[in-house]
Amino acid sequence: MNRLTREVLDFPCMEKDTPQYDNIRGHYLFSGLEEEVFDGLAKDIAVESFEKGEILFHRGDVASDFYYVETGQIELSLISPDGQKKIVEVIAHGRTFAEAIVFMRESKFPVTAEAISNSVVFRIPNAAYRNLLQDNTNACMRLLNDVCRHLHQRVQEIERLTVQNARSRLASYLIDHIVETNDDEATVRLDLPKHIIASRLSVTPETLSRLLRAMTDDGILTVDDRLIFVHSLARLRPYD
Amino acid sequence: MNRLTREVLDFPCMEKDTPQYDNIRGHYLFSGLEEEVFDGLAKDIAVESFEKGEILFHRGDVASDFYYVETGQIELSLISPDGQKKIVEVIAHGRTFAEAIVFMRESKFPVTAEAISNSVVFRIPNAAYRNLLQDNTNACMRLLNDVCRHLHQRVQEIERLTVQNARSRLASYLIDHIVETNDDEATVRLDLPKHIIASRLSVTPETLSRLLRAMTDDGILTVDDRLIFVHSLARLRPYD
DNA sequence: AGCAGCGATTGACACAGGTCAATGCGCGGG
DNA sequence: CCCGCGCATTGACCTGTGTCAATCGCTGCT
Repeated sequence: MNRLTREVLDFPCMEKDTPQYDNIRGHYLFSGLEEEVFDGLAKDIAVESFEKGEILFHRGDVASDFYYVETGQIELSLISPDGQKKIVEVIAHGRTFAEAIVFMRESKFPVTAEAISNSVVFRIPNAAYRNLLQDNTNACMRLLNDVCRHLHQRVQEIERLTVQNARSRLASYLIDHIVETNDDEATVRLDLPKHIIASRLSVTPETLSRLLRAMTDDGILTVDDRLIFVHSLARLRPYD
Repeated sequence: MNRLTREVLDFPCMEKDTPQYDNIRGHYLFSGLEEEVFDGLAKDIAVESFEKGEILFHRGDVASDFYYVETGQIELSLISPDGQKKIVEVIAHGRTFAEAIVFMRESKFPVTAEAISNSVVFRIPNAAYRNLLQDNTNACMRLLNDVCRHLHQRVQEIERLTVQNARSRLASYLIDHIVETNDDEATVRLDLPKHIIASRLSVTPETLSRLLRAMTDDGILTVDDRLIFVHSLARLRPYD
């Protein structure tokens, strides 16, 4: 455990005028709030650290808080009765998650959250945030916009899972993760371990490996560890 | 086109003190509104009829309104480039749809809407509803709750598509549509044509047919046209 | 240096579910 | 009454993707 983590564990509540404070303050779910309103909320925000592999919460747990990721990466997953896991999303620095159940009656987490690298998160009590929205339509609208965007993403995910095959889903993923593009070529950086990417795409690691192999053999791309060079977007796109 | 349809086409705006007015007034997205506020909104609500097979809007169309279904059934679907269709949901009497994009920046419909039986719908302008939420946190909260529930449903759908197989999905569907249950037995009424159910479950009609056959052969259930008698919920559930 | 362990790759094989095609069946229209 | 059409069923076959198992190569620890 490094020095920073040690510190936050010793001071589990948000402090004003720290870099952390400014970070979350800049998030669009909070940036619209009056300074003193946010300060009031900050008192209730807990800072927590998780080591790689630790579980933040399980699917079905009662949801009384939502989270902001300060450092690290958190995976949100579904687990079937027979132990199969499907990673729905991976949340990295500067993003919130589970904010969508702030307003649910049935306030159970629909997914399990696990740290896939050492992480620091801020835990925001639903009730506190909800109270503060009571007389702030502006913040309400922001949250609505946020949740609707999530919903749209989930619909797109359903589309990928149903009307697209594994190859198409991989193509979409690659195109979404282009770091640099140049005419018909592009560079993609894989920011996650391959087995996690595989699960996000709802395929096995073996299948992902074979797909990349097939695309390499077809001359569409070249794989160099975590870097992928796409030689022909035109030939990749038809599967998008 | 029957007489009722004729009439609503002739009077395309909502009239107070009609059964239609009371119906939509009772919907939870509107029931919380002050009477005069709702009356103001009602002026902007258009009444429209669609014959079976008609399209209300295509995926990608600019979304300036959302809908309430007065009579009939509307299917929401995704269509892949190569023409494959996946029905995401079927909306029947008394429910709204597309209300989730009221607050989206990118206000394009993420799905295509088609009437699968002759239908009457009310079209509510997003802008009008949005204005009215400006100073009504209560209504805001209701919408938030609504959208969050949708989101949760979509997550569950993703779960079904990934960690469950076709047989499990069918079992879930049957259990969700039980009309009467008695100890270990149950009666299920299929409210939709089989090919629509198949698409909702993301299988082909052939597969659905075979699954029902297999379950019949296993003595788990009996199919009598649109009525299904489940003889052993205990043997159906393991796939749930 | 050597070993343990995890992630990635590859091959052989299995199987769920899709595709294609033929047949049956019920219903509405001429 | 019969014809045609859309929905459902059934069979034969195919294929994408999962499963199982072996191997390889890192990385980090002792």
